[in-house]
Amino acid sequence: MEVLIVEDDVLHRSYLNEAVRAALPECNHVIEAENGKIGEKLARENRSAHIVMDLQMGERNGIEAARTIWKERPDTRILFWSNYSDEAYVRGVSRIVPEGAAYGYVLKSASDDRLRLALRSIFIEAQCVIDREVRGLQEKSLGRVRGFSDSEYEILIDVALGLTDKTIARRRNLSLRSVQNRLQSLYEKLHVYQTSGEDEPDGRYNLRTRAVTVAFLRKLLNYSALERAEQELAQWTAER
Amino acid sequence: MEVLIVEDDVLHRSYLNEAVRAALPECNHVIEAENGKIGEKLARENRSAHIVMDLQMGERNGIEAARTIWKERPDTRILFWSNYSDEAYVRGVSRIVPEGAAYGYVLKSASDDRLRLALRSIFIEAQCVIDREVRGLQEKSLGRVRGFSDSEYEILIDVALGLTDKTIARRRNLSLRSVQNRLQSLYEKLHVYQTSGEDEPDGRYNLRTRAVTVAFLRKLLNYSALERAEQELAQWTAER
DNA sequence: AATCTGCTTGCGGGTTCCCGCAGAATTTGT
DNA sequence: ACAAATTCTGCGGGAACCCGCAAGCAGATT
Repeated sequence: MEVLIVEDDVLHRSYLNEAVRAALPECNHVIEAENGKIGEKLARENRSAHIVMDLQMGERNGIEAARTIWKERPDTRILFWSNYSDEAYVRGVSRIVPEGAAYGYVLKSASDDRLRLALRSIFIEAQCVIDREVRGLQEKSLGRVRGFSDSEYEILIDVALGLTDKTIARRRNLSLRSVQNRLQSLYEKLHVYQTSGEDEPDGRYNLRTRAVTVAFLRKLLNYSALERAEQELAQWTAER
Repeated sequence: MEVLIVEDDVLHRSYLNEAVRAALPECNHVIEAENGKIGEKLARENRSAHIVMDLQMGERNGIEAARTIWKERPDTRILFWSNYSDEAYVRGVSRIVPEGAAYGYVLKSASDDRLRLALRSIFIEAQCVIDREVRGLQEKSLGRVRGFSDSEYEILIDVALGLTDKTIARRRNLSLRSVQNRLQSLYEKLHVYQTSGEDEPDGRYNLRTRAVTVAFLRKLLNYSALERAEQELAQWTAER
């Protein structure tokens, strides 16, 4: 059995290496990659079936890398090991996981034991392991408990990219007014109307930009999500 | 001599602890804090004169913490130790460093030797040490080599916060038109006009929102900068 | 079948944004 | 100190935004 580690921080990488060896005596090879790009390459060359992957790396982030790896071999088992549980990450991951694939999402702040258990569950038992905190987010965002529907999220991204209402309508095949409707419900859910309703009811905010910022502060969006969206946009632009 | 370490990642913290002890034999006490809030508290209690500080922590980020610490004792020597050299961070730091204070900015990717040298230079010799990469950014952003002036940066932040032109004008004591002028130069510098000038010259972008996104992708803005700005805004709102 | 709920679309208007133009105010250079 | 360069400001208009109102069209509920 062989495990591939994709992680850009030196200390975390060697810590992971040790943790993997300790948790999986049946593992005789551990390979390391220092960013997503190299990770993809090594995974392809070694037909890796077991991967521990950091999100948020310089050269190419974990979600991108995981997507191409899963596209080539959907039964690859991947454990995401991340510092944060931003909704943007959680959404990003659950967007790309293939049907029936075994994967996990563990925070770096988890104990050695939690990490060990996750490694064994995923790589040996083919079970999914999602950290409690992350789990909460996942249900909230997908199960729609005061969360955002997929279509709203789509619009949010387009707005964040800086597209015009008209352009969004073209891209998503909607009428202008529908886009604006979705926008309104976004504004409501993000509580963008007046700050804390005190004295002046003036239009202090540019709703559109404000919505993006609030989404950012609430971690509905983050850098890597934007990066990804930007690339998809470029691709769409090229096609038409 | 005593050194305070403020860093939220366990591995990095213990690595730093070791590095400090190795580089500074004259140091007999090493204290650790796991976030900016605790860091401030410990610094106050122990009247720490030597601090190694991470940027980007959960509870309160390094810039915030450093600011309040420097406000209380401006001669404190602080070494910032960060993963990234975002312009937003560099700007944030050089905004708050007091006259004549000794400080440093070293990337986590630097070698053990670089870190050791920086520790000795700052804590013993009271010299400033700025990593090459960071240095480049600093000059570019402050010395205005194709960079942004402070006033433009100010406007950029206000726009990113989602303020209206009118509100920005009030806040910065400018006329409406002046704000819009600054905005125009921002748009130019961020190359927000049409994507790659091909066929359709249509208004694909909402300039305002697009500018914010581009600034984000270029790391002129980042989460902690926004967070900070949001708090300043709240304060300004409270005052009037 | 009838009602309800939710999503979509068109119309119309008030507001804000984006920006060219041109004169006033300020800074800079020599 | 005088001119040049830059920045600030008001005016005006076209475009994009935000959104209430109302009509169409699913699918689910009774």
